[in-house]
Amino acid sequence: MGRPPCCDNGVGVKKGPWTPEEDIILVSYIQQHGPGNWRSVPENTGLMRCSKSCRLRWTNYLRPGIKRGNFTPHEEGIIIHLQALLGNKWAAIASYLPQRTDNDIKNYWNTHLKKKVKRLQQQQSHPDHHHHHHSFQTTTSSSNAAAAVATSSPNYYNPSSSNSNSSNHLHNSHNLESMQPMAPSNESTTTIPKLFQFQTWMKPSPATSSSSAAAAAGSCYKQAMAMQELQEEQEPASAAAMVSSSINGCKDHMCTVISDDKSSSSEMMAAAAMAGHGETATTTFSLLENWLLDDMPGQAAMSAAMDGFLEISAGYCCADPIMF
DNA sequence: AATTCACGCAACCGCCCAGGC
DNA sequence: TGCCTGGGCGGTTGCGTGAAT
Repeated sequence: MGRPPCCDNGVGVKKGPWTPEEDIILVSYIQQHGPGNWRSVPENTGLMRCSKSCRLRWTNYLRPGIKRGNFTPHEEGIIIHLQALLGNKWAAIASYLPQRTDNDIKNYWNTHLKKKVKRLQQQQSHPDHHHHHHSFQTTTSSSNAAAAVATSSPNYYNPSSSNSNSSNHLHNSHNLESMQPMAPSNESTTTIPKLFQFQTWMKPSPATSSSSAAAAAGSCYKQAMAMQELQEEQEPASAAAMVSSSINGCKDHMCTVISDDKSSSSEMMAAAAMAGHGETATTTFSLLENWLLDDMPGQAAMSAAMDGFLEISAGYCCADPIMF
């Protein structure tokens, strides 16, 4: 007999989709207190949500640095391969894709990749009936094949190793040794609390275009400030690696708001100016501008960091035609 | 134009585990 | 040592949306 759900004892506990107002309350609270001690969140914020719901909303949606949108072929390759190696250990797989949540990966697997792999398996079992497509799918083998390689090659996968976050750890004598879970890294753990000091990460309300633009601009201004501070304090490369996920998330967020709301850049700037501290707004605007134009100092390093990671995975995935 | 169907995704549920007492 | 609690994870559900009929 399992424990009763944490929400059963709550009278009037709200369920269902979160409203922008609830998001703001939650983000504001976490901004002040940091994530953790979820039990106290509904008590202290007045949110009519159970602690689990708050934690899930944060980790799966509100947390900074979450990349939304389509998965790249590289990401697909990573997921397919890690799923073959680790099974449905979505949290472990997500640790290799720090911009994606385990929930996202799980959903993407269930809705896309599972079918894709199944098709490939069918093609493999009936090779005469299908052409050989030149795409990601063609360079990927079935999960069974990947797993077979994984388990037959001691250099490839060492099941005896482990880390604190994941029960499994990948090892590769060539390039996979640099492909380690990123979530528990020192960098991310030191960065995230720092970002919390600055970020107001608000999901824009579709109903209020100008206010959502202002909210987005304000939150991204604060992110830019955090990024600036990090770049001043640390080596650019590590700072870039630290905030890259946050940057991309914010950038996506901004682009979404801009495209959705059709706000002018001046409106965004004005909103950001109101949200931030005036004396540094100009500096940060240029950061923001450059960033939106993909020309920010450090952005290249950030992109390179992520690309490097993906290239590792790509090389890892594509170098051997049997694999990907 | 109305209805049905399929799909994607956010959120919930139930279980497990670790830490505190 | 055993119980309790909070946090985490994987599986599943249900709703919204767009495509198809």
